[in-house]
Amino acid sequence: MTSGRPAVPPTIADVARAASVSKTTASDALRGHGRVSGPTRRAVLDAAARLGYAPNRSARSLRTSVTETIALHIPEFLTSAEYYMSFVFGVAEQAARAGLNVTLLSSGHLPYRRGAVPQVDGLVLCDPFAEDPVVEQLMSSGLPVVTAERYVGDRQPTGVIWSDHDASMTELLDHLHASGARRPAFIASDTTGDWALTLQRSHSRWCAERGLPELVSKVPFGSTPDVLQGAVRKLLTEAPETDAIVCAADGAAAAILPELRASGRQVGDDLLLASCVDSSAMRTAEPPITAVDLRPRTMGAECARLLCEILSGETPKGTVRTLPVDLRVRASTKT
Amino acid sequence: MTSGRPAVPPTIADVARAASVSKTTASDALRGHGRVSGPTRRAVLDAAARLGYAPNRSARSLRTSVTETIALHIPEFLTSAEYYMSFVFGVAEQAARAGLNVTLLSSGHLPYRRGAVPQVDGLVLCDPFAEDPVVEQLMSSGLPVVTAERYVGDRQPTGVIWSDHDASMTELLDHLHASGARRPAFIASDTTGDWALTLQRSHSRWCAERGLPELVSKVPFGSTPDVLQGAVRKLLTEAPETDAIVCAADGAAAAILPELRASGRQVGDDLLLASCVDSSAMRTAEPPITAVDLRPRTMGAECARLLCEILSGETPKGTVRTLPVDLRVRASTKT
DNA sequence: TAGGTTTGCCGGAACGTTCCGGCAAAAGAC
DNA sequence: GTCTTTTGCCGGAACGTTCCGGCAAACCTA
Repeated sequence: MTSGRPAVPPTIADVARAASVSKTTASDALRGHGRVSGPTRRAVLDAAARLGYAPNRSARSLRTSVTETIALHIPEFLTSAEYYMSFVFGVAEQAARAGLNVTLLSSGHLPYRRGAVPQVDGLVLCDPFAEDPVVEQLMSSGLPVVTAERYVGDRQPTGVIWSDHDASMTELLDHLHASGARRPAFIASDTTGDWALTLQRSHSRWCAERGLPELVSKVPFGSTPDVLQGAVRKLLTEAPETDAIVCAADGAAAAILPELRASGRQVGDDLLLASCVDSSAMRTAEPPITAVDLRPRTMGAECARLLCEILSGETPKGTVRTLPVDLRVRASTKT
Repeated sequence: MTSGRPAVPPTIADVARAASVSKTTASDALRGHGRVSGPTRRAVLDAAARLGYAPNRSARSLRTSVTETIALHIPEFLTSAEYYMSFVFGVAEQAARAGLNVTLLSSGHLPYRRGAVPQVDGLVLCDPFAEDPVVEQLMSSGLPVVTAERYVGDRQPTGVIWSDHDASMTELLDHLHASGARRPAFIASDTTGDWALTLQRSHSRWCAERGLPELVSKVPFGSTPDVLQGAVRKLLTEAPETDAIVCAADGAAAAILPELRASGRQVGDDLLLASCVDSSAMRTAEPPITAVDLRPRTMGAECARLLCEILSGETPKGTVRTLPVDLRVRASTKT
């Protein structure tokens, strides 16, 4: 049935026997720990390679209480599939590089039985918000936690990678202004993560600084195109002077294009359009839509990297780093 | 530092002591294995709950050689982010329901050192194709493997969930035909997974049956919009009689919309357009694009479920199941 | 009452690893 | 030459769990 590989994998005892040394010496040679002479070490390494030895992770973890595994939590918003998928790959790649396994968690999981938080060495939380009970539980697990984006809650994560969305929103609005927009509206997301909140504050401040009325329409995060289009229709009727629209949610800007077209506006001409999240939908839209590239893959990788560093002790707990984002200017805001 | 939860979690010995029984009895009571009287069992369960006992997975796995973990492999095509992300959530949810952990693998990982395939009880491979060295290695790991879509290779997976893409492609082409299309072209994907190959064969057969010329343009799977648009331009110049286009790759149909518009064709009118993969881009495109809903989330869940069943022995190895897909007819093919 | 069976519980070994402490032999110091 | 240090290796305990086999006590049967 199981061809090729032997049914029962070799243990370190097998390696030791093959190299005519003790278990201890074999282990030392493999781990590079004790005092082992050159020839002996080579003999052990050779035997291990010949037998195809791979240490039993359970045994190792039982002994050392190190699991070599990190858990990754992603909120379950399939609307941001592209962002999260890239993020996941970033984490996976970086973790693999450090020899760590990645275990998947999602908010879809029922809250864990008390204490039954998966046995891992640390956690990466993607864009956590305080209302999520799973997030809350994970935050208070006592394990090292690195979050992508800041966590708004009393408990502080062990490490944070965040992007300056205030700066990028300001840059975006300035860009719209430079392209002639005088009444930029904001289709906000109603989530309570730091990202969404920062964007709203930033837009609000920007408007205030210029003495402009604050045109905001808040929609649920996972809204369907209908809902978004309805919000836009309402916005354009109530504030027909609107000459630019910024969408928070991933994909929303593309989703409202038909509605804008139907309203007789020329996107990129008498109405500018931009998105706070870049994605393939923004690139392939007609016209292509200016968007903020959040660089999710790098974000994921940096989170994993920071967690590894904290686990190995080379970086102190409480470290906070920023990840620069990129404004991708496209036809939808070029005049 | 770690508030709340005790630094060192309770072991079964602690539970046994608290319930004034032996380790063995405690274990039996918790697992429901040996012969334990009602009162004793209740005492143990109570003590365990009071102490917040959770079994150490490493110890358990060392003893039983069951890891309670499955690995999930996804090919690294970020173009299909939405499909894969849904799939991943499907697997994660179903696995969580069965009390299993999910460990993430991707083709980005370097091939594992011989024998160092992660220690898990089984594998789910999403849309595997034979050229992927990681897939090959996982297939020959001796572990139970369930694949989403059939695996084209000599070795057979332990379980398979697949969709009848031949039938769905035929249905799609028939639908186009019924909507008036007489010269449907196919923008194929150059991947060698079963899905892509089946679609090509299906289109080819359909054309042959009607004595139609086979209009096919093969593009690399992760193609950028430019490449896709170039392919379409070439297609429409060389075969201007084309009156319908079916795109294989996720998102491609939306990506070529601008080019179709630029060519002066009216999508949904004198040119029908459809996609073999549904996604939000299809729903929000203008006009909305007819697409095959592959139901990735259900696919993921079914893969995990089958793997669980095979692991528990309640379903025999070699089981093959099909998952029906849905044709979503939208404006791009309604006449 | 004597024999047999069932019930309820437990001792202790085993899973594969790491690592503490020990101990000869070799090397160095004088 | 003896005394000290270093080197190279090893025995065995420990991590937390499961489960085999054993053994009294309680319960039947007649």
